Amino acid sequence: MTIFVPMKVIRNESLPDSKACAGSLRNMLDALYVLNGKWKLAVILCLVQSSKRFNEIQHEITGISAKVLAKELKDLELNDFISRNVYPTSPETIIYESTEYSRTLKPLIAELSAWGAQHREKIKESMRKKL
Amino acid sequence: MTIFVPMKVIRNESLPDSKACAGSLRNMLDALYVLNGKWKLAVILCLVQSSKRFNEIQHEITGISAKVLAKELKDLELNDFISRNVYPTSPETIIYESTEYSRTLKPLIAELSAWGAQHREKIKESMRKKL
DNA sequence: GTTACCGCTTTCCTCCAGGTAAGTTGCATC
DNA sequence: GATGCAACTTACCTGGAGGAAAGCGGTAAC
Repeated sequence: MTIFVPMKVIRNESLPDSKACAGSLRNMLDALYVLNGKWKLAVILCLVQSSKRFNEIQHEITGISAKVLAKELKDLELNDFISRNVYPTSPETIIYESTEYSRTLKPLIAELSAWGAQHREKIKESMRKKL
Repeated sequence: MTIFVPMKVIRNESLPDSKACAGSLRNMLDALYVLNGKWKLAVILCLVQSSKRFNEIQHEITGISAKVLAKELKDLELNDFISRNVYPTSPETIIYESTEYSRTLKPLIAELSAWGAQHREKIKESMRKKL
């Protein structure tokens, strides 16, 4: 099979799918901008499953430090992904809870998780072949 | 509405959904590990749309530098997300192309892009309210 | 009154993703 | 033979993400 490759590729800015591509590209970059960092989605997932306290979250997400978790929680609250509820028990009980809006991320999280699972399988497979 | 919050929350390790949660958490973290960085998914999206040359990619993904793009491309090739094809024209033509495997990311990319679009709308909305 | 827990905060430090700018190699065109 | 492009590479630098560890203010149990 021979493939002819033109010497000069004309940059066709007006291609319709080029515009569509640029659009979804921008959308993706916007999404990645809010969901940046190692832990943001993990915290959201954790709280979408059920409301929790600080220590419980830290315990569940192995590896996250108190400092980082505190920062992420503040950030997520500012962006309306979670709410921080203080109950007047003694001592005060603080429960973090996912908002309606964070639940719009459910399909994305499901997709990510599914892909991650399948990817791990693929890696394991390729490891076996190498041995 | 009064909510009674128990003073001590017993950490129930044996809850079934706690395990399921830990599972999808791990899956997600695995996925995020391979897809890390600002540009990886953007490059994949770009190449899933159509095969392209180095300069075309750099032109389409505004803001990415030659150095970073080169690094990402190497990385993505190593992980079997794209292939680098050299055609013996003169001078050589190099075309990057998405692999079968990278196309397994299509639903994820679609989800991300859709969410990003909807998120931008939400932000614009809340901006209008503030003014 | 001392010890422990909860929900953080503070300090300090390290690492590296990623940006800038300039250089390089091999053609090819003028 | 000078200029230019394509595809990178190299060298240098910086911000900020994120880790480790200790501290802190209030409460409460012993």
